[in-house]
Amino acid sequence: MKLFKNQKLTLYNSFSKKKEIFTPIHDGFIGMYVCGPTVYSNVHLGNCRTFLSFDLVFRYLKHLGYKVRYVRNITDAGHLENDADSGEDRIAKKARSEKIEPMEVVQNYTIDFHQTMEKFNALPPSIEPTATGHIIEQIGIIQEILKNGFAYEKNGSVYFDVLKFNETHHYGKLSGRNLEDMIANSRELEGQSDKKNPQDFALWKKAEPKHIMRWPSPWSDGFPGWHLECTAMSTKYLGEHFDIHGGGMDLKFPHHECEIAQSEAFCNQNPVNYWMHANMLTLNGQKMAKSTGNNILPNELFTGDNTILSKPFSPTVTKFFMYQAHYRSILDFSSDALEAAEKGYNRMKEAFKNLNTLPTGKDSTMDISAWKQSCYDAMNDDFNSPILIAQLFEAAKFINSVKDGKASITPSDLEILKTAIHSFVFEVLGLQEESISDTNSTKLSDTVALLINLRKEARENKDFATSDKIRDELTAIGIQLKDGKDGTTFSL
RNA sequence: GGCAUCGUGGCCGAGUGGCUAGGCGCCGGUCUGCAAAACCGUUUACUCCGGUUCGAAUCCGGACGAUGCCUCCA
Repeated sequence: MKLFKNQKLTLYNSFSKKKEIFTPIHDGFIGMYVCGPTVYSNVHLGNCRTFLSFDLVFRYLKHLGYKVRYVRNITDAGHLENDADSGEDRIAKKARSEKIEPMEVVQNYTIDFHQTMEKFNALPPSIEPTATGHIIEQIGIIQEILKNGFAYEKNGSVYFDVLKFNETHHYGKLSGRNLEDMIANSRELEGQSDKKNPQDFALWKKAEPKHIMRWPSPWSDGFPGWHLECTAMSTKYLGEHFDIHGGGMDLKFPHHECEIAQSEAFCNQNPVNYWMHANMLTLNGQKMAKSTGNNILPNELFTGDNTILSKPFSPTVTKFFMYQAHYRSILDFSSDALEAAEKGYNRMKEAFKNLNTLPTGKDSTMDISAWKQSCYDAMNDDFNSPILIAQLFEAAKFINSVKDGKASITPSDLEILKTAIHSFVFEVLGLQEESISDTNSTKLSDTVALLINLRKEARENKDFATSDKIRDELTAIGIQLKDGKDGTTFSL
């Protein structure tokens, strides 16, 4: 029996602006497309939040027993820095400044992206297609859109005719924009654009002579428009109509709006049943962005090599911090918030370690089945990870009480509890225990163990001057001793 | 200017028309040679002004403020 038969998942559809009961097109199967990164520089923490939000979605859907095909693209074709007709593409710019091939830029940052997501213990998508690998498919779609009369060719470029499209379809239905308002508000100083209207967007751009990334097409040597690759790749791997399309909030307009228009112009089919948008991670109250420099890279966070935070933070703690906020809320990043998350996470982790040695009794003083269902209720309610984590803290408190003999649990309930915690912590949240056991850390812990023993002897001899000296000087180095009932442990 | 989202206690951050979020911090307790750690307990709230309602922080209207999008962006 698949879990999804019993668990009623609802999710917020940005298209209808409502929470809806989730029903897949094909029972038991889910097609999900998420817009991936443009690989012209290191992925920053804000980018990571979006992918971690959808990793949670992917993991929970799988946990429920669905067979999920998760497609996330890599944008590796150079797109222009602005909407002007001439200009430089980001990847070519980077290639020139670093004196390498554009494809080396792409390779570099694709690898960086993969390594970073792996550190966060994010699952790889089922298919990770690249824009440059699907030029033929993109050209095919342009031809269809031209044939259907929703695009026009001008000087070797092809543009989507938004006004024409809007006569028979609705452009702006995802973002709530109204074309008349957009036209009224676009008082741009018209240059020498090939576009009929400022709202039109490129399906194919003719490459200027200096443009390095270029492909032949019926119209010119050029490159595809940015919005087109997602239409081409989602259609190819998920079909003309699929279940979930996700991406960052900032892609809602124009990117996702244009995707809908392209699909409808191409096959007269609304492509997506459920649109999901993950909200921004901010720093100093502003959106993290590569261009403004208001961002932090994952590695700067893990190593502590940055001016923003007081200390390094592990990928797991960072992820836990992110999941303590709902994916649709803006989350502000700060040292204080991260430290609070770290302390909470460690406390929870310590409590769960006691699961294996927990004494059992004749009855349970907590309703474990109800608790377990409340975890599902949290996730079923639009992937509400903050509530799930709150429930996990309730379990942690209960476990500590059982350990102290102030509460009890039956053997069968303990099994349910263990399994549920394992499922939610490792499978669903994907919080992985980092095991650093290289030889140096072994030597370090042996050395500290030696000092702990010396201190213990001093204490037994009531030589508190010596014992306190050991403790205080270790503290000064950054090693904290923790005296417990069963001896002394330490933490860095 | 247009579109959208949001405004919760010392901080972070959920949620609901009447009933506990949770985490961190503070404070108190247990433990300790003392402390720290750990564990237990506890405290402060819903931007402002109207309206609907028996009752609203939660619904509606307005004001103020914040953020995102309207150009590449997760």
